[in-house]
Amino acid sequence: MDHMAVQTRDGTDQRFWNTSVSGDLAFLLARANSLSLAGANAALAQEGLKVRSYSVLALAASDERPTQRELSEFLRLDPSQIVALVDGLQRRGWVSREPDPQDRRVNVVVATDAGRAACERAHARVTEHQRGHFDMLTDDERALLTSLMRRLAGVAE
Amino acid sequence: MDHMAVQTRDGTDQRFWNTSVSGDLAFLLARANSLSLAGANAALAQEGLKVRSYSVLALAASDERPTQRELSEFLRLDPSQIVALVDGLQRRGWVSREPDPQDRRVNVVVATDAGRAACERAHARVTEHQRGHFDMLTDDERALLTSLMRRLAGVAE
DNA sequence: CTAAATCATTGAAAAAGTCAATTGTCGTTG
DNA sequence: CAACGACAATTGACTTTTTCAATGATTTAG
Repeated sequence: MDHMAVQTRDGTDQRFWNTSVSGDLAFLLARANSLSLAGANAALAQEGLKVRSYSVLALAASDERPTQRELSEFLRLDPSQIVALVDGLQRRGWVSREPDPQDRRVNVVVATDAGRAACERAHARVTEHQRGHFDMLTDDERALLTSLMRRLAGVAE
Repeated sequence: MDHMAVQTRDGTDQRFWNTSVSGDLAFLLARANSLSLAGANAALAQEGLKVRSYSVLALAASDERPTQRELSEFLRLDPSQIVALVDGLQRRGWVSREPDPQDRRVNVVVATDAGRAACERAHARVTEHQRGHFDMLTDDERALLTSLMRRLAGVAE
């Protein structure tokens, strides 16, 4: 789990926040992401998932019927990694590969009922666990941050 | 009968941004960080650095005289990774390990003159790149985002 | 003085990322 | 139709990154 023996009087790492990195948006982004990712992975571990596999499962549980190629592009992962992730989820009976009758090269990855249930449990866990991470912000701040992040993340408006 | 949602071979991942992930701050954070990281690494590659090694170099070039242990905690990296990073920088003559006379177990990592020069060049490169990356935001938005990110990154106020 | 704890280091194992080659299928063109 | 190039999924090889346990040197506590 997380060990946080960091606070203490003079704050060991407090003094590093005065260096050039602390004003660096990319560095802050990296650190915030690292914390968020660690928390999410810890929460998802209870359901036997990680952020990667959860992302695939969540997309498979949507109505969008993603192909593996689309998952690869959207998640910015190598196609071979999608194979491994889908294999793992399929082994647990959470997703299935549906051949597309219109193009038999492609597999559509769809969540099973068990997969949807697992996805909901995982979603509950991850939102619960990250409430603690993001509730230092007010609702307004969070909404604003989300909109800013959408632009940085390259979401088409 | 036949749904025509599948032939979006051009707009590709557009439709996935309507799924639950798009409202997920952690997911947006991961995506934004991934883009920012890739850009920063590309910029730093011109100086033979990556974000990891640049972070170590920048901290070594500060006045804070970090120990390897402190670098490990602040950068959230395993101590063994710090060893490898410092090895690499030391091999190029950019940092040196100074034994602490008060505690001979610890090494203080300090930048050499050449290291400081390299750090400045790298800093120029990375800020130049980030100007391009973050200029989709106004100055106000960027300042606001930085302040929000500082809180998310766990910077003590 | 002894015992426990800490720092840097090493090495090994697991996970993640990259890349080229293969197979089956599609679309097009001669 | 048959052949060709393009594409989706898969496999395998390979490199890098991450994670963890063990060690030697040193400090701190008892």
